[in-house]
Amino acid sequence: MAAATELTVGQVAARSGVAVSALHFYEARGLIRSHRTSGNQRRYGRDVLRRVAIIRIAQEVGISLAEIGAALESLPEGRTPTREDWNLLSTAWRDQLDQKIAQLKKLRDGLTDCIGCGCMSIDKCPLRNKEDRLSAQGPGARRLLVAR
Amino acid sequence: MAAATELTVGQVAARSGVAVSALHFYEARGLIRSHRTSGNQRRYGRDVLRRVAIIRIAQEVGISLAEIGAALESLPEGRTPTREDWNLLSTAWRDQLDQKIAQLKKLRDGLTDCIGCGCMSIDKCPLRNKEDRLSAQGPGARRLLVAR
DNA sequence: GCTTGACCTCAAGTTAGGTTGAGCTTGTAA
DNA sequence: TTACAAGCTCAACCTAACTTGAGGTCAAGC
Repeated sequence: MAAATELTVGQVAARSGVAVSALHFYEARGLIRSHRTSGNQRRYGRDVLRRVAIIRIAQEVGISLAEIGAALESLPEGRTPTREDWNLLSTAWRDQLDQKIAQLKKLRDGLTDCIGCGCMSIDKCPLRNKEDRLSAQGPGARRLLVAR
Repeated sequence: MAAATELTVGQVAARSGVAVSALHFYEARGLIRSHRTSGNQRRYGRDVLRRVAIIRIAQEVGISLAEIGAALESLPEGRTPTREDWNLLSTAWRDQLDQKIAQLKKLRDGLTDCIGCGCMSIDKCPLRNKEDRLSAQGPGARRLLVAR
């Protein structure tokens, strides 16, 4: 192919470091878009690279694909993020990351306090009590306890 | 039942805040043990509460059940952790937690640097480059990157 | 002795984020 | 023109950590 602006799925995979199957998957989830050649093959604009990059970064931060999709959708016209948009998205995601870090720190401090105290005594341990409160929030498929 | 030392699965569930089905599950995975009544019902010693507490805490820290199981197994005689054992386990797990926190911090700092820089340019962004390195570590179901 | 609630087992379903494979079509380089 | 790499679709599989359901048993109060 010529060095046109169009990229095949294999090229996007190579340049983004994401497997072809994952790209198919993202497309099925509506996270990226492509158009097809007459032969039904996918062709991507260069902007897809930025989009994929954003997706991967957000994933690393711990954002689910569903949330990432929603965030991208919510942009005016569902456009590929401009610098401005990226500013907003990344700020929001950084804040989530901050929260997650804070949560883990709290957990670590609790753990630190408990080390050596033999405090697994059912009623007094702060870690355990946290646990109890969670379970008291009702039954049903409790999702993962840690920010994700 | 009398106020004996023995607990039914329902009682353990109530006191530990873990669903009965989860207790069955832990038992199938070898994380906890029980003996059976003549009527084939499970009965637990009180130590199971401590064991379950440890399991949940470790899970919160982001340790998988498999790893938790291995850690418990590795204790002499596969016994329920004494204060001493708990000391060791929790210290190790806290260190893992520390690492995870450090990792997230690095990610956050990268994100912070990138906010507003519009740096999603394919070749220069530090976040993106990290990405590349990760994906270069081979295929296969890459596990979640973030502390779960 | 009957009803009710707690238990039992085993199989199948769930969610997330993909991967793998089969079977078939396209595209391109020699 | 012929071969082979790349693409396509769709379904099935994978892991983790459980939950849900079906079908059947046990125990205890009235």
